[in-house]
Amino acid sequence: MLTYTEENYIKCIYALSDDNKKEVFTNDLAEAVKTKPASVSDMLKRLHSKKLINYKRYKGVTLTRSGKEHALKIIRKHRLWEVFLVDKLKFTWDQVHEVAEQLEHIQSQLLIERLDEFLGYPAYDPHGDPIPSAEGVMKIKKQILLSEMKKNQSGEVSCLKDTSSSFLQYLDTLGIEIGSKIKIEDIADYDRSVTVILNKNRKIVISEKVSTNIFVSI
Amino acid sequence: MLTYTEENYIKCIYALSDDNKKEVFTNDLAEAVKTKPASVSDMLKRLHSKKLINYKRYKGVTLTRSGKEHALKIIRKHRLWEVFLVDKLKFTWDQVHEVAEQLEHIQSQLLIERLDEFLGYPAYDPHGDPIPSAEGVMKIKKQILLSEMKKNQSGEVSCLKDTSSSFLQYLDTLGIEIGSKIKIEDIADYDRSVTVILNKNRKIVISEKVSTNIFVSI
DNA sequence: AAAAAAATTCAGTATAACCTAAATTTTATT
DNA sequence: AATAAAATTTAGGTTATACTGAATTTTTTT
Repeated sequence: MLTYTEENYIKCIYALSDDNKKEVFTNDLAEAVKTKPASVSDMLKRLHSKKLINYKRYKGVTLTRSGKEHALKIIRKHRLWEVFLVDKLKFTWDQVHEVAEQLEHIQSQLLIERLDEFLGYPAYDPHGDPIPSAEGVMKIKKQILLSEMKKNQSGEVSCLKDTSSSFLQYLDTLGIEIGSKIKIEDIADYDRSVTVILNKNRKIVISEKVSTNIFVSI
Repeated sequence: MLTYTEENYIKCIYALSDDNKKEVFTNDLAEAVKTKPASVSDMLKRLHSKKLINYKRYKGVTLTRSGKEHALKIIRKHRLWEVFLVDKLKFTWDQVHEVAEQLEHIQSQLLIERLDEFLGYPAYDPHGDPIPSAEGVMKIKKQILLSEMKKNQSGEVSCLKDTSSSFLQYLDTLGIEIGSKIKIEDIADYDRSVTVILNKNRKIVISEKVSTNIFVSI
């Protein structure tokens, strides 16, 4: 059984490791869990002794099989709760994160199975991120950045790179949400801004800063 | 902001004090929070310094106004989550408690307001206990023990004194639940067992041990 | 290869929550 | 009122978590 803090570390290591493909370094982890590198070193020793991470001093860490299983369970819970908050309790994108951070630590197998069923076994959370199955498998859609799309190409907004409140709120004002249909009408050479037909009925212009933070499934 | 443990102490003090009408003593509290009296003394000093309890050494404690407000908020959250688990996720009576104990500590005003709305502003939890409003007010029904009812008297099962798993499961086999209609057909002098008409269509016999653990609203 | 910079660890401190054992206070009994 | 019993608190110590600042190790740059 992991403590609240141990779970947060495991989750952050998974997130920073890009699905456990790269080592994660102490300083980056310290920033992610909002603590000091010295505290991280303490914790890494503990996680190592619990066989959750592969750890050689100064060499960065990766998750063991057991560690990755834990990480995926936490992510599963986090994302299911986000679906619940948005679909059932009418939370907006930018309100869910803080609460889901707490709910993801509730310990109950039955609860999460029943919640999954109650929500209709969703495959993606409100940000478009895939929800791992109970066995730790995620469905991944083929997706590219909006900024990488070509003229006349179509797709559907599937996921966001930047999930800050300010970005989410700005997308709201543009009328863009997960699932929005998109077709590229034009790309300006001058500033790489993109003219887009949204849901087949509205024309909007998107700056490069925005287009590099939206993933589209094609 | 209270810690997880402080919240548990406050909740237990409220429960043991009978709506803050009696002092609560260290040994009883130690048993309730499953720790030693010495640890309770430590904690009482902390709660006193945070102005949550009225505390004079050796004299037992009561909650201050602030302490009682905290207690009612926790109880409100606990009972709303119980309604959610039973009504929406199909938990049985005996499965809800452990999970609600965790969920009651989630910190989010918005979450609990929205949950209340989503559940249709319930006044009672699945055990029949009243749910405090956001302002800390509870609706209380006139209720007596089934064992105190007279022959031919009618009522509705409203609340349980014993909430152990074994009791809840036994009630399930009898077909008794919160809201069941009850009419007393006969009371045996010999062992105080009660013959009851359940929901106007079934006749069952209830032992004294069971009848003294069921509250009925009349 | 030496020096500088970056990353990491070590040593010591703080707080929350708990423990045991001993001392103190209150309550009950003679 | 004195004594015994029960309840409670104090004293002193432990463990988990996470902090700061100093020392060490690794990496990068010259």
